[in-house]
Amino acid sequence: MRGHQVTIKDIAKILHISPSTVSRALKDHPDINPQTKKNVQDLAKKLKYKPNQVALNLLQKESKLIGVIVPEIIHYFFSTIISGIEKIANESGYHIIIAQSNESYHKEVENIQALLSSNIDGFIITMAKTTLNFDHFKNVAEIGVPMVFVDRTCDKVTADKVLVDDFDGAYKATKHLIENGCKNIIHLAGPQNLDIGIQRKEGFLAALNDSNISIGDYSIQICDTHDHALKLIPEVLSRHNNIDGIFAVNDLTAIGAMKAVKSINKKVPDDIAVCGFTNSFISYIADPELTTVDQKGFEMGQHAARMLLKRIQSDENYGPVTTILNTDLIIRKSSLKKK
Amino acid sequence: MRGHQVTIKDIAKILHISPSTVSRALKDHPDINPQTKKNVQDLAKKLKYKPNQVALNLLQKESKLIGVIVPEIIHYFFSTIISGIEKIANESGYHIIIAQSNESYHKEVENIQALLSSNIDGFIITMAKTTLNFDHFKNVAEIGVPMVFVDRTCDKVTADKVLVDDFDGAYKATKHLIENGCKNIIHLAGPQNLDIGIQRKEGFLAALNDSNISIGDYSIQICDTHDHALKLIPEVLSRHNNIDGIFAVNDLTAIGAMKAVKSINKKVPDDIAVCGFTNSFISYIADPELTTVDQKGFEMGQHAARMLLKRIQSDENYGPVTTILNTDLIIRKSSLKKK
DNA sequence: ACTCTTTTCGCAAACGTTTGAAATAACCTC
DNA sequence: GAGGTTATTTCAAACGTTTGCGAAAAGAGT
Repeated sequence: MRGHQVTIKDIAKILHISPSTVSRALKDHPDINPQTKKNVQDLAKKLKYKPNQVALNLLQKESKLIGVIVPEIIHYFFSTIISGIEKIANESGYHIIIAQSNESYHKEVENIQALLSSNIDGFIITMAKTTLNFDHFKNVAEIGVPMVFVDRTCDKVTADKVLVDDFDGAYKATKHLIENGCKNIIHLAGPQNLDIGIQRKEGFLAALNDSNISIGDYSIQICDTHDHALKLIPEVLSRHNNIDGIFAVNDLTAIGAMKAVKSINKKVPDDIAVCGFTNSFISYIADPELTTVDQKGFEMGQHAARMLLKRIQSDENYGPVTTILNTDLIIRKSSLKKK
Repeated sequence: MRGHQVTIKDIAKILHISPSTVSRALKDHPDINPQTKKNVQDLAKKLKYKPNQVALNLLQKESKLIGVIVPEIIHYFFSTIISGIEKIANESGYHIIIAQSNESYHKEVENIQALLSSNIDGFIITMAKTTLNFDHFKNVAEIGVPMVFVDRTCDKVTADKVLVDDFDGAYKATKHLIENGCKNIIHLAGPQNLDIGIQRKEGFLAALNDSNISIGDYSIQICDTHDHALKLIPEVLSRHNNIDGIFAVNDLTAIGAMKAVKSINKKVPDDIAVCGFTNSFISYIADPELTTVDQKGFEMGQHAARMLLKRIQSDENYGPVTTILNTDLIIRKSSLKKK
C-alpha cells in the first residue's frame, strides 16, 4: 500500500541527531548550529520531507479545515457560495470540507457531528429548509467552534451571519413589476420558517402596499420549486385569470412558472410578467431571459469565509456580527411588457 | 476560544480509572467488568463524548478524507459527480475535501500538494483542460496514494479511471441527427489534448463516415464554450449556409449555438438541428429543450468513489482498472425536424 | 584553575487514542 | 497453602510534531 512518507524522525535517525533538533533546524531556530541546519535542510529537501498535517492538528488543535454544509451543491447559488468561500480560505492556507444536507434536517445533524469530530476549525452553514430544531447548532456554539450562517439564518442561534437584503431585493423586484404595468401580482413564497422566506414575502407585500395595490387571499402561494410551480400556476390562473405578474422566491420556481404560463398559452411577459430571485445561470438561459434579483452568492461566500477566519484567528470573544449585502435587480425580458 | 471537547482522559479522570480501560469499555471489549463498562458508557453518553478523529488518523495513518479536485463546481456536470462521490463516501464514513483547479494547471498542482500533506486517503480527479504535464500525478502514484480519474483521463498516468463511452455517445447523437434529416452537420469540438475531446470527435466522424456523408474542412470547429459558440456560429453559418445540424461537445456550447442560430433568424430545429452532450440541468430549461447525451455524472461519481475505496481498503496491488459507462441519448425538441 | 556565559543539543511531555503485555487481585484446586 | 487459572485493570509505547527546560561542552574572563 502506501509508501512511508518521510518524517522528522527519519531525518533525525539518518543524521544521528534528535528529532527536536531537526524540528528546530527546519524552522531556522537560532539555537541551532548553522552547519547542522544546513545538513538538515538539505536532506529534508532531498527526501521531499513534508510536515505531517495530522500530527500538527493534534498538537495545535487546529486543522486548517473549514466545514461547509449546504443543502445541495448542484444548485448554482450554493456552488457560487462555495467558490467564494474556497477562494478566501485558500488564500489563508485553509481547505474546505463540503457536506450536503440535501435539505434534510437529519443529514444536517449527522454532518455537523461528523465534521466536529474531524476537528474542523469552523463551520459555514446554509441551513436545510426542513430544519426547525436548532440544538445541533447550539451545541456547536457551546463547544466554541466558530460558525457563520449564510443566506438562510435563524434568530435562535448566536452566530455570525451573512445575508442579502432580501426584503429590499423583493421590494425592488415587486416595484419593478408594478412600474411595468402589473396590477395583480402573486408571490410564490418560500417556507415561512426561514428568514429569507419571510423577508422576501414582506418586501413583496410592502411594495404592493406602498403602491396601494390590494392583496387577495391568493396573493401569497407557498411554492418554491420548479415542479410545484409547474403544477400550481395553471390551477391558480384558472381561478384568478386577471393575474398579470408573478414574483417567485427563486429562479427555478420562476422558470417553472414561466413554463406553466406558456403551457396554457399565455405569454411572458405581455400577459404575465415574471421575476425571479437569485440570478442563477439558468436565468440567463431561460426564454425569455429572466428578470431576477442578483443574490451575489460569490460575494456572500467570500464574506462568510472572511468573517469565519477572523473569528478563528481572534482571541477576543466579540459579539455576533451580521453582514447584509445589497442586491441588484437584473432586468431582462421576462418582466418588460409592451406598453 | 474553543471549549474543551470531552476526551477519554476526561472520562478516565472522573471515574478514577485509566484511559485504556475507558477505551476498551467504549468498544465493548470482553476484558472489562460489566459494571465498569456501564459506568463508562453512561458517562460518555452524558458528556457527549465523540472520539477525536485527528488522533485516530495519526495512529492509524488514515484520515477518512478523500480529496476531490475538479475544474469548477459551478458546472452542473461536476457537481453531480461530486454528489455521487459524496454519497458513496459518506456511506463508508468518509468525507470529501473539494478543491477547484479553475481549469488551471498550476492551481491543480498546488491543490495536490496541499491535500497530500493533509494525509488524504486518496484522490478523485478531473483534470484541468490546460494540464499537459503529468508529473504531479506521477508523484502521487509514487508515494502510493490511490487515485481515480473521472471523465477526463490521460494515458500517461497509471491509475484507475472511470469514463463514459464518449465515442459511442457522439456516434449515437450524430446518427440521430442524420436520421432526422441532417445532411451537413458540424461538430463543435473540445480541446484535442483531452481524451474526451478526441473521442467525441471520432464518434462524430465515424457516424458521418458510416452514413457516407462527406466531411468538409469546416466540419470540425474547436469550440467548447457558450460564449465562443455565440461568436463563432454566425461566422461559420455565413460562410456555409447549408449547414443543417450542430453537434456540440457539451450542453452549454450547444445552447450558445442555439442562441446564435436564433439570433440570425434561423430556426432550431427546422433549419438547424442541435444536439449537446452532458444532459445538464440547462438542457431541460433551454428553449427548445435540448437533445443531448446523458453523461451520467452521478453514476460516474459513485463508481469513482467505489473504485477508490476498494483500492484504499485493499492490501493487494492489483493493476489499474478502467470503468466505462454507457451513455444514453436523451431526445428532446432541439433535434426533431418536421419531416 | 575556577566560575560564568554562550552555544548547541537532547529529554520529556504533550495532543487523544489504541493495544500488546504486564500487573494485580481474586478465586479455585488438590 | 503452593500452584494455577481467571478476571480485571494499568503500563507503556506508538503515531509525528513542537517546545520549555535542562545539560553538556566550549570558550571567556579573572
